[in-house]
Amino acid sequence: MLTDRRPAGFVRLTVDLAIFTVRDGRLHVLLIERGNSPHKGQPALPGGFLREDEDLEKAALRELAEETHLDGSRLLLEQLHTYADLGRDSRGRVVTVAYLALAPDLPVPVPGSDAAAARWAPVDEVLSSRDRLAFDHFDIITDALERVRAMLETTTHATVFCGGTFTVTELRLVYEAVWSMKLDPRNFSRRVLEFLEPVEEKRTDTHGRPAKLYRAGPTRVLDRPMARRSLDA
Amino acid sequence: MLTDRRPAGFVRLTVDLAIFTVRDGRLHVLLIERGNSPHKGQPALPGGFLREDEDLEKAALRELAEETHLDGSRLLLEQLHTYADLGRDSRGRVVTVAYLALAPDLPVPVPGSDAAAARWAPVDEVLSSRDRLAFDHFDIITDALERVRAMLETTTHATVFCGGTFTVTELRLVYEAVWSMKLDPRNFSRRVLEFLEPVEEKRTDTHGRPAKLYRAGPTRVLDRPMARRSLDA
DNA sequence: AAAATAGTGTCTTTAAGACAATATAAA
DNA sequence: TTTATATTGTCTTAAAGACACTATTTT
Repeated sequence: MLTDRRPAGFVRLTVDLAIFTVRDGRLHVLLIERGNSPHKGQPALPGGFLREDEDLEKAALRELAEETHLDGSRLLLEQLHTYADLGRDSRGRVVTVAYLALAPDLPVPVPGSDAAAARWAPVDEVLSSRDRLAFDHFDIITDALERVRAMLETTTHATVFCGGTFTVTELRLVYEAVWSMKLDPRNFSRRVLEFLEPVEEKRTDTHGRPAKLYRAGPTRVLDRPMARRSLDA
Repeated sequence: MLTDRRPAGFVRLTVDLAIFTVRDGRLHVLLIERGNSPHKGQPALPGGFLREDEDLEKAALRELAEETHLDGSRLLLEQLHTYADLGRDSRGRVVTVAYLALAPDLPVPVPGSDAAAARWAPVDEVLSSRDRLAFDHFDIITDALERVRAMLETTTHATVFCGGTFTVTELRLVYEAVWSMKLDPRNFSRRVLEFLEPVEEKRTDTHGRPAKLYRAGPTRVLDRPMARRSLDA
């Protein structure tokens, strides 16, 4: 509750990050364990206060580096939503600008200064255990997931999850993980080859027939959306 | 680097509104003329500082009521983006959360407390005269327009521009105004009748054959996007 | 040769694109 | 009856859905 004499409009501003990756065919989100009060010991999204000399993107990339020791050039960062509900933070009027990031499969993060731990958590597990997240981070992850799913319909950004080069099957597994559905391999392949470029290499370390490798082409935004329709469901 | 003694993260937070309507077949945005410094006398979006006891939506609706004397129940309000670049406001660190609103054709707004004037301005004219808007409101309007155009592809929210009941032609004129293109009447009609409900009335005050009236059905989000393709272009 | 995985052919179905003719009112 | 606007019919074309078979590698 605010009882002081601050002029209207003064708030404390944080930036929180919902960083997604796909590991072992499942969508994961990066969670830290809070090292400080409030919600000490609870899982939360990485984030922190905006500094005087930073814009939002810079703050987001700084937090990202601090929490994951990852250089931001390989990932995709996008502003998600701003959360300002009264009472969302017990310390007073704290507003957060949430960012969404898509990352290729990364090394396990090393906990940073404000975090007692950091780990990749499967999104479905996180969202099926409502009670445990700090602040309104459950809502942020819910909104972020919805945004990621929509991004895969209208853009080629799913390729960011795969890193530099990848096979069509690997890309399909990304879509299947994010959308939680099985896709028809033939129809999927026909569609994504419209925006992929072949690479003169093959995936050698597999069992069966070696797969061709591709990289993302210049297209970022699709003319028409990717079909999001399950085989089974 | 912190150059004053405020704790990290303290900013002043405003809410700005990009309120759109369609009048005379053209998309308009509500602009005020600033009554106070900085940018006194320049056109700007309506908006103002967040108050202690408000969340963002409440502040947006309050600003809307103050500037237009409109009740918010008939319009659609959606958070657009948060702007926090250094130097965007000469008064210091001011961050704004921009909202987007779609409104039916309204009475001419009455200037409120902070505004010397208020008017509906054609969006194309506003965006072709870069220099004149206060703060980064040119960028906000640009982003808002892009969002409105995308909304019309994936949702039925264009009906909000038309008020309660409307003809298919009136709805088509909305799409044509927002997208700046001509659409095929037959194909457009076939598509939108999928989410409209007929009303037992007709438009009587016209010249030619009276048109059937419709209202928006329960669908808000479209399974597949509206085709956004011009006849001429 | 058996197992594992990658890659392709093609028919059907759905919905958009491109047309122009007919219907119903007021003037 | 002329003018103005609304409404509808249908053929063509583009792309998704639904199939199952062939290809290339390792073991």
